[in-house]
Amino acid sequence: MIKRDKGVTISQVAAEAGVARSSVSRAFRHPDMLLPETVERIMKAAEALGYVPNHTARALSTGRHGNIALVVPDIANPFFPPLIAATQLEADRSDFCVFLGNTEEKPAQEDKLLGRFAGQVEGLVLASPRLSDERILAHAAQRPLVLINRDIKGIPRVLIDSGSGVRQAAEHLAELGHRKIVYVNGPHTSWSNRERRSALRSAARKLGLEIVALPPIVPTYQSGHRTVDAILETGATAAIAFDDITAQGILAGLAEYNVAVPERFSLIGCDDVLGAVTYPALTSVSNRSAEAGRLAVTLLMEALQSGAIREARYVLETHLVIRNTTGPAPA
Amino acid sequence: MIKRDKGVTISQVAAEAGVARSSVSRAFRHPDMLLPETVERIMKAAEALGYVPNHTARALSTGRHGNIALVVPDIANPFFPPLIAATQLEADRSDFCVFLGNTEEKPAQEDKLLGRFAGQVEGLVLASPRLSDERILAHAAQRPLVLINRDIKGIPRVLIDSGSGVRQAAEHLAELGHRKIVYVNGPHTSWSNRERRSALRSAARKLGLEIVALPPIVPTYQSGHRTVDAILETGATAAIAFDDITAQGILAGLAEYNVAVPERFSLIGCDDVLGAVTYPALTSVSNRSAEAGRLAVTLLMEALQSGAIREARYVLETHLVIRNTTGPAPA
DNA sequence: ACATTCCATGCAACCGGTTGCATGTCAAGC
DNA sequence: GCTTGACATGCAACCGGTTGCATGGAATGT
Repeated sequence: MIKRDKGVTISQVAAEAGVARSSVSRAFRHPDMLLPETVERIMKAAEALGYVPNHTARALSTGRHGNIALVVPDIANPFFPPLIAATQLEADRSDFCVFLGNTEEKPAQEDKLLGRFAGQVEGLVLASPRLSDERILAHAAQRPLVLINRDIKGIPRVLIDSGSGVRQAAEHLAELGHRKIVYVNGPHTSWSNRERRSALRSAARKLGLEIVALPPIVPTYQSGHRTVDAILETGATAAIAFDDITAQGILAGLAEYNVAVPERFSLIGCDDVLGAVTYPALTSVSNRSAEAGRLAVTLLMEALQSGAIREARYVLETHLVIRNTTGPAPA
Repeated sequence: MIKRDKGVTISQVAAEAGVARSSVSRAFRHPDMLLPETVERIMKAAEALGYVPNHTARALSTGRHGNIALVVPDIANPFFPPLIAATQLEADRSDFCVFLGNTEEKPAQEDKLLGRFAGQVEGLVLASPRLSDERILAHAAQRPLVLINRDIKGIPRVLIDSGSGVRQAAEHLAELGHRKIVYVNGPHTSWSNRERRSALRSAARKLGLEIVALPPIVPTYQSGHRTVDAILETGATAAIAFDDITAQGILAGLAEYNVAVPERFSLIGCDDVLGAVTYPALTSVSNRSAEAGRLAVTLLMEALQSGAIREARYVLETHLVIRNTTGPAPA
């Protein structure tokens, strides 16, 4: 059986070192206020007793917890892990801990988690939130909040502009001779989805392409797989999917119908999270999720430093990565 | 510019409701101690002021933070996201928040994060830790800790027994006529790796197979890719890789050498995280990471409830999932 | 030698809740 | 009608730090 140590407090260190509690506190927080020899004596006592400052107590009296929360809709979506890792690494540089919230694409869960985190974080990063503007603004009123892939005025935000990549995708398909293209919508509350769809629509207008948009879906392999019937019914020769995971499901579905890719049908994903691992390797729009995570934390830290929320809107451009799921339109 | 509300405190609610601070506290924590009408009056006042109990203050006086930390070596490794999601979901059922730590496979980072979390969590879950037994025991002495895929006596642990699946893999290869098999080691501090290697060794002995083990590597696509030369030099006809990510890198490397899989070489991964997305679809040993995460949290919550650490060692069996990267040994 | 300034340290209040114990009230019991 | 007990509520200490202000001794100035 393992015995648990109970915490050593500042008072015990003070007694051991023969000073007041405040001096111990200062030895750790503002050593320059004390004589070097006093600091040393206190440190030695602290060391001997194995003293570690109590984070909670400090947070209570200073109001600074040294924590932030990161909320994502779906950890299992490979778009997010690099973003999470980057967020964490950046937070770590400022000695912050990161709470992670996974909302399973559910706005209610998102709201609930935000409430739970509220009391113990200094700031929040919301990645691809599915929550309403109204609720997000309400949370932003409580404490600093930075958005990723959601464009709400007044709230600092980092936007991965998949529009630029999607435009390139449309041009690429047009050059290959495709005339009718399906867009497989993602979640209707997703900013990225709206962005992709409208970029596609406007590019299509310029290029003289016809776009057929399919109803919104939750972006999963299964959902993608299920849309294949609808895609083929349209008679289009190419599709752009909301993301790579959906595209992967579509690819599998097409294979089951023996629709050769790219000979009979071209397919493009978004987020480029699968690298070259599908077969055929998926043509996709690049993502910059790690950069977005890093930048979001930087903005948040700035806000915490300055105490003021600076209106900011950073846009990260993307591009098309051409692989093997796109080819000339069938004759 | 957004204005930040400052918190409403228990004292303000007390004043508003015309009661003592303690009554407000009780109205929230032990409503049965108060007259129903008093509770109602307090609740109404709280509601009106928008009072939310301060998590930090509560944690300070009760010593219960309602937080746990989950530490993983690499979020980007698809083995972990399902585990993380399950952990979180299970923690959520007990109204706990989850800190996430990503250690990038570095023991030092792991140690540092554990220290940072220490003050503000009630318990820890360490998934596939790369830290020394000694350090882990030291952390376990501070507060409840549950291990996943690490077998240290005295600490509750959940082990995914890839041994059972690896044995099946060896049998499968033996049946296909392979006689010499490469094992591509993962991190040498990984319990799973030792488990897989020794399961393979003992199965090989029984089946009369020859095993060649390659030096330990950090399990990434790139590392796998780099081992291909060494694999081919052995003259083996099949390989079992520490995990699917490594296997995926190997698969790519083999393709570059025009080594046909499975015609000229058979390959098996572990953790089954890629589903059928590689080409050819990877034969792999199943994983039960989500179950492991869920179970670990359950154990942790039990420990927190009872206040005692129950020695426990749960083993989850695995099996071989046969797909298309394994075939008869070349003549 | 005395007034002034400076600075290291201590004192005590405070952060926002929680909880053991004291108090006061009211109803039941004798 | 007075004691007893139950019970609702208040008081105040406490959790473990932080920090503005007070204090006192040494260094500086005249």
